[in-house]
Amino acid sequence: MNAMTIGKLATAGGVGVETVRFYQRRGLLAEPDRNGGVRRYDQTDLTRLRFIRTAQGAGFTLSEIAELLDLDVTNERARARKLANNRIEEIDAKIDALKKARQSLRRLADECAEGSDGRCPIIRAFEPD
Amino acid sequence: MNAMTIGKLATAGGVGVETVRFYQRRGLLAEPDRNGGVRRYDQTDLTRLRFIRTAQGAGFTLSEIAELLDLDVTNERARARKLANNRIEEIDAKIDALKKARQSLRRLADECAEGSDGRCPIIRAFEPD
DNA sequence: ATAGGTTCCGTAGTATAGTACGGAGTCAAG
DNA sequence: CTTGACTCCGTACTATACTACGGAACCTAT
Repeated sequence: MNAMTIGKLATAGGVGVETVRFYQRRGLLAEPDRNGGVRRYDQTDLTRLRFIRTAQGAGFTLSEIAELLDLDVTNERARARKLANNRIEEIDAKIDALKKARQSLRRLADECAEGSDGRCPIIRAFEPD
Repeated sequence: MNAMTIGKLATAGGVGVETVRFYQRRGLLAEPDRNGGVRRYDQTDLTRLRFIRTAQGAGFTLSEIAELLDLDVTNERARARKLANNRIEEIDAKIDALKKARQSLRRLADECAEGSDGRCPIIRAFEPD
């Protein structure tokens, strides 16, 4: 699966071509030489692209991802650990918040059941008990 | 705690004054009459503001929140239930993704332990095993 | 009653993360 | 060796959610 064009890379990474180019402008992805013709990308680029998406899913901003990529190259453990641990804390908080939100939504869906005859107080469903 | 000014309301809601005004422009919060003087806000406004923030935490956009608030008034259960259930699914997916991300970060933090002498492969820490 | 902090209001700017466009160049199948 | 799809590049535009600014009006504590 070597030597993809930008379109293949984008598809394989689940993004659009313009997004790949945007990441290149941001310095997140390299721009291989176009030896006379069109740029070709390989597995390494795809791995990197997928990393970017996964890290985004973990809540990192593109700037932070740029830093992570840099740390990866320079092998700066202390900083990397710090970023990771910071984010773990934030992720735990976020998971907690989402669980609470889920509760509220469950309550909303249950109490607003079709056929129930009282009010359907959406705002109240989000109030802490 | 009745009859707050916009500043008190904002503080109580954990946002800035400008944010309150922004929500008013978006139609998410009412703008009480300023009877000659300055607008005064009460507990209802605060509850609503807090609802907005909580719903945001649940992943709703301001537009969706506007819709929820509208549904709350018009008591449209079916639609409200649908929104709630949609979001519950998304929340479950998100929680799952965050747990996976947490795993990766844990791995990153562990493998990049100070004193370890190998590489500190940040990208690899995010690769699916 | 006056000084200093708020509020009011419209308009404008910011950050993040893309998404779109258009014309020229390049590639690959028939 | 043509034709249609894809790539290149710079620039511009979009959406979301704020955040800032400035001058006039208002409110409150001394």
